Amino acid sequence: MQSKIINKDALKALPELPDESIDLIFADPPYWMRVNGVLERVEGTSYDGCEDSWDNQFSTLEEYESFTRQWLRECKRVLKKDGSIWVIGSMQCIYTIGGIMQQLGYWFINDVIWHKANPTPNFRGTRLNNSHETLIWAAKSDKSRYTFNYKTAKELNFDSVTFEEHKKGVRKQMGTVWKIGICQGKERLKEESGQKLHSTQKPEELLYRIITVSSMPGDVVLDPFGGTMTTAAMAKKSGRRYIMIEKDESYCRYGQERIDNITPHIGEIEKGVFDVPPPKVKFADMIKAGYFHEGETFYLKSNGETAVLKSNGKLLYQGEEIDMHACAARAKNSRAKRLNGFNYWCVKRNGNYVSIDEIRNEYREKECASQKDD
Amino acid sequence: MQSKIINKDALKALPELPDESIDLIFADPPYWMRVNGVLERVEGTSYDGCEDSWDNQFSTLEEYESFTRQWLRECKRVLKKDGSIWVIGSMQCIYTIGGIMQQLGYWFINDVIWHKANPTPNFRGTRLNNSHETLIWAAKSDKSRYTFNYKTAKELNFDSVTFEEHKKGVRKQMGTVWKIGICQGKERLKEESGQKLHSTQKPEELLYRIITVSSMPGDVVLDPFGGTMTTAAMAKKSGRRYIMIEKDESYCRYGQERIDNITPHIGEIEKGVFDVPPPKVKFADMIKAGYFHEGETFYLKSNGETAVLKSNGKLLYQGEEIDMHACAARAKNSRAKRLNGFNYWCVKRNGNYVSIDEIRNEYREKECASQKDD
DNA sequence: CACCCTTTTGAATCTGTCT
DNA sequence: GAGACAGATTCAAAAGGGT
Repeated sequence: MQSKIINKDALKALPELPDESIDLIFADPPYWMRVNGVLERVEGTSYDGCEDSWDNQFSTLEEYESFTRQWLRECKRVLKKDGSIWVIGSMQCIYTIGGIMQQLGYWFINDVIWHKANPTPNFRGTRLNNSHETLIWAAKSDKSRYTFNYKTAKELNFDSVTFEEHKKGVRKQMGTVWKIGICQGKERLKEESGQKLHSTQKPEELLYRIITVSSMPGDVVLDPFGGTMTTAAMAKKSGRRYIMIEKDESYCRYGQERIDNITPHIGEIEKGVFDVPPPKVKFADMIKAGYFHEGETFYLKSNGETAVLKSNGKLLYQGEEIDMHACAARAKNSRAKRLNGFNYWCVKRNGNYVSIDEIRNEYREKECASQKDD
Repeated sequence: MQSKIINKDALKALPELPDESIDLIFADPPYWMRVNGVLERVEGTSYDGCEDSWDNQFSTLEEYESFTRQWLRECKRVLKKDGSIWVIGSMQCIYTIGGIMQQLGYWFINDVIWHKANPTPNFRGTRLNNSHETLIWAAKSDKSRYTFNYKTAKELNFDSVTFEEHKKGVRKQMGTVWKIGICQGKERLKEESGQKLHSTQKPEELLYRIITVSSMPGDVVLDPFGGTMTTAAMAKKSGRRYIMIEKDESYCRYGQERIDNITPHIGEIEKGVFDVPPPKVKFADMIKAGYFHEGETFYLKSNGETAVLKSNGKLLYQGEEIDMHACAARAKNSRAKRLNGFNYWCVKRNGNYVSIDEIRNEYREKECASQKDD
């Protein structure tokens, strides 16, 4: 499918998309803020938060629920079976949305908190300063094998790893609370008048994370409420395709210009190389190819226990023939039934202990070159 | 109403409580996690999260929705018209709960993120490390004048203010993302065997914040799913009354002992003194009492503009008799129609400029002593 | 008592592929 | 679809023990 902007209402455009054609959806639906009139700052300047007719088009909760159910049902239809969807919302709408998603059979992977580094203060002091928005990340069903670039996410995680630690090679699991600043400055699209074009433009960093963590290059990303086209901009930048739906003609115009100015940069993060699994290797094949010899001794790194290799790839340990992984667990006296043997066993080469994982890497480089290029 | 523990099922006990009798509810319902089998750590130990049969009592989403609707409807009934409710949940349940709350007419004040300082990691790398839970804070209706101790919250806010800054007097609005560690160590209740008593005991700090920020001393706090009685413990500690519902007899027993060991500490935070408004003062009364004199000159702090006091409390400025607050705005050339005149006007006393706000404070101390003790 | 090292543990929708 | 089996996967805090 070709990347494109569709200048139509979401409920008109979605039904025209084919079944199971989309890898990833990002949706930033109308929030239904229920604010009327103008909120005034104490100093007298009015606060231009979100007074779009966009957000106030619903007069009852039932209407909003019905609208939500319609677009979410269409999104489920167009999603590939292993595809996933992100929906962003605030307190006013995300619970209604999430409840309906579960009723429709979406399978939640995570909910993610966008913790705003620089939230708008609460001028009235009538409640807690609203400093986050919520994203729901869901698969099409509980059977989905959704894309999650676990190690890429670790590379991108600066929420629980400082820059200094990251430089030194520290990597930790990415969590569900993301601290990201709101969209402002040069990133924020302005009209000729200097007025901001869109009242809730999302930060590029947010979309960049979402796209690189939950899709692969070439994937098709759909955004049914395109707005300023942040999703398309980040999709193009990271080598994904995009389908953007947006009913406002002027958003489409400004957005197209924005996209045209993007130069793709497809590096390691964008390719997801950290998550491309190395070719699988059968232990028996490595023995056949002469990388290990029947009868040679295997040494356990940590405690010096030894075992003897059999021709079928199993190990002889204390008189028993055991699978290498189970044997590692046994010899290490672990409570686990199995450990990854490649992480524990060594052999002797030229008088030095060498990890069998290193030997597997050699084997991969020499024997699996063709597979790697697939 | 007397503080008490009711050893019954929530759906049995709630209907027996009188209408509009509760100031604050904290509810920690079953999350219905839908966990299957045993999750093992690499070392072979099994992760003991929540295998509670209580959590697994539902077989369909409809059943869970029905249960949720029932207890939430009862909670709304027993809540006073200006009362509010907190509900905690995770991704598996909070959207269902929130959606139903809106259908029942609850009015959302905030949703709050409990950002766990030390979350359970994801052992398998299958998704983002789940590092938060969500709380919904809602009023009984959009007409409610719920309790929110705004300044007390500022005192308690260490999420966006460091301890050093706080010591220097820096106070910032409390936000909706709260970083609090999970309950572990000595705080965690254990059985005689040393086993944890309850699989999901909540940290005291979380309940302490909730209670001090959204209730006042003497208020009645209800917890329909009492568990280890953390809510009661923090309610007693901060001088609130409590009604705890818990069907498990052993939780009630251990919980009662826990509560008995609590000594109330009712200091400034617990009393909410930062939020108790000072007695209202009529400007005309201060003139009558001789704190200001007809015809004396009022000076604007910032730019030296002057006005003259009339006996009715208004100011003569550029030939016009204007209300003191509007006059401050006019004299300061502000875009606002009114400013708080007490923050801007000065008079001369013994040759020095003195803020009229200071004089109001003197007046309060001397003339409103009796009111203050109310 | 301070410091260091080891062990334990926490509301979790926690594997993929081939036979 | 069930079962076998190969192989990949964790972080912070508190307690406890040793020096």
